[in-house]
Parts: sequence; structure tokens; C-alpha cells
Amino acid sequence: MTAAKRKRQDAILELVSTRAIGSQEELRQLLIERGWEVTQSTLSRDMRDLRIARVPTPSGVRYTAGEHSGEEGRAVLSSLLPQLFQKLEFTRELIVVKTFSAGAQPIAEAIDAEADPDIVGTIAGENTVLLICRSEAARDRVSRRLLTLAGR
Amino acid sequence: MTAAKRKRQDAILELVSTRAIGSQEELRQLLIERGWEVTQSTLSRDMRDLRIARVPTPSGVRYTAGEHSGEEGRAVLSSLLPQLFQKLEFTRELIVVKTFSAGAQPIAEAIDAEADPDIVGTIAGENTVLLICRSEAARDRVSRRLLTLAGR
DNA sequence: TTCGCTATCGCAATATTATGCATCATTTTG
DNA sequence: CAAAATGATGCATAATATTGCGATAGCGAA
Repeated sequence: MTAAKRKRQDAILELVSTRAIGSQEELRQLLIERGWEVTQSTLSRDMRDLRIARVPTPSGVRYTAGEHSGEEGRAVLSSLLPQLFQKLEFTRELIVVKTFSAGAQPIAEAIDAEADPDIVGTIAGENTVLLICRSEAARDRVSRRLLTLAGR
Repeated sequence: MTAAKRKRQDAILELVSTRAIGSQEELRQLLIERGWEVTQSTLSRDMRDLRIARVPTPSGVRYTAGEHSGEEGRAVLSSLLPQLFQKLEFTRELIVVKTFSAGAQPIAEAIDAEADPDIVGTIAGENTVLLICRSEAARDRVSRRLLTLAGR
């Protein structure tokens, strides 16, 4: 696997988990805008490699990257947050992180992976992550850090 | 929804979750063996209704029924809206749905349950639901569909 | 039952995705 | 470094999936 291919597939995963993409051709355009010029054939193969599923919905087809996808080399919080973070609110020792669609799961996993002592646990829905912190002080530390990592 | 269609879709869900099916044509054959004679077109529509995902793997394509399967989401929303919907307005990629008293929460939940890629997220108050859409085009699709489901 | 309406479905045309093969690039070997 | 081996990609085309539209079946009203 060449470096170029790996980076392109990273870009694909990021795009797919960030936006609602409806065809390989559409994905191709987005990649071209970002400097990756490849044909649909290649994307078809990339999609297979990455196990990206094609899900038909009432309002059109959408691609989604399942748990299988980024398995090797799990994404770190600092690369995920700027992409997926939407906003954050808190109360007491709880933090509610709003993400773009389908962003909650990967972010929660990345947070779990850090095993931050300030964080008791996480619960992830579709686009919302609930963080249970150790204390209100912990909540402050965590929320500040998340905002920083997200680039806010 | 006719009884025949419902039963056929039940059969499809069972087949898909029981076997490794690689194409709609293959599924068609299995259905024929079981007494359901329909064309691949119909199966394409059933797959969409049931949100059955098409997952490419190194060893071929496979269909999988996720958690979304079944049409609870649609059923709920389509039964809720005619009851609770009052009116709808929008601006940019936002839609404001006005409902009758206490109608916002259940409608927002039903919408969330659909995981429509056009919708970034929802916020529900007492009788108002704010829908954040992916784009203005998405907003158009969503608002049209809501009006239809509501019977307007 | 008969009429009128809506949902389903098949057919054919389109659109989208997958793949065989040749070619070009990259890495490995000697 | 040269040659060979392996990997990646484009092109053309096959395989699959989706959709517009007209036909028909199913359902409720009178």
C-alpha cells in the first residue's frame, strides 16, 4: 500500500463520515477539490477496501463508514474534532457534545481511548455525545480541552 | 401498504439477515423459491424502504439490515405528523416546524429515528421543532416530505 | 356492487458501481 | 543500478441498481 493510497483513503473516510455523499462520482469531485485526482474505478476499489456501505434512504443514497472501517490506526481526537465537532454545552458534571451527523460514535470512541481520569464515561447517539465527568472542575477542564482541540 | 408488500418485506429482512446475499437478482431468486414473484425493480424499492445497506467486501458485495430496518420511523412520523403538525417555515438551511401543544418532542424523536442524511440535527421545544439541514437543497427535500406526510 | 382514488408494480431507459486487462509506478533483489 | 516482482490505476465494458411512467390491483365510499 503506497502512501498516496493511504492518504487518499483517509481523506475518503473523513469525507464520508462528515458529509452526505450520494455517489462515487460525487465523492470524486470532492476529492478533486482537495487535490486527489482519481477515477471512479479507483474509488470503487477504495470503497471496497474501506468497507464503506451504501445505504438507500427515503431522500437518496448515502455512504457510511461502519465500525470496520478505521479499525487499523484509530483516529485521534485532535484530528476528529475539527471535522465533526459542532457545539458543546454543559450542566453540572455533564457535557453534551453536538457533532455533525454520524460523528458521535467515532468521537466517543476516541475519547474513551484516551482514558482521561476526568471522564467517568461516555454515551454516544447519532450526533450527540454525553460525557459524564468526575466533577464540575473536571467538566471545566474537559470542555476547555475539547473546544481547543476542535479549534474554537 | 398492502398486506402482500408487508409480508414480502418481512421475508426480505429475514433472508438478508440469514444469508449472504450479493445482488438484488440473487435475492429475487430466493424469493421466487419461496413464492414471491416480483421484479428486481420492486426489490430495489423494498431495499430502500427497509434501508438495507449494500456493503462491499474483499469477498464480494453483501447486503445487511441495520438497526434502522423495518419502517417504524416512517410509520411513526407519518402517523404523528397529520395529528400534530401545524405549520412550517424555513430560512436558509433551517426549518421551523410548528406543532400543536406538546407535539414538538415526539416529532423530533421520530425525525431523529429516521437518521435522514439531509438532516444535521433537531432541537425540540414545547411546540416548535428546529431542523438543521445539510444544505438548502436538503431543506427543500425535507420540507416537501414533511408537508406530504402531514397531508398538506 | 360499482366508481374513483391511491398504492404497487412491471417495463424499459438511465444511472451507478464493479472488474478484466494493459500500463505505469513502486519496491525488492541481486 | 538494473531487472524483476508486486502494487496501483485508467480505460472500456459488464454487472447492478434506480427511476419515470403507464398499467393494474386493492381499498373505501356511496
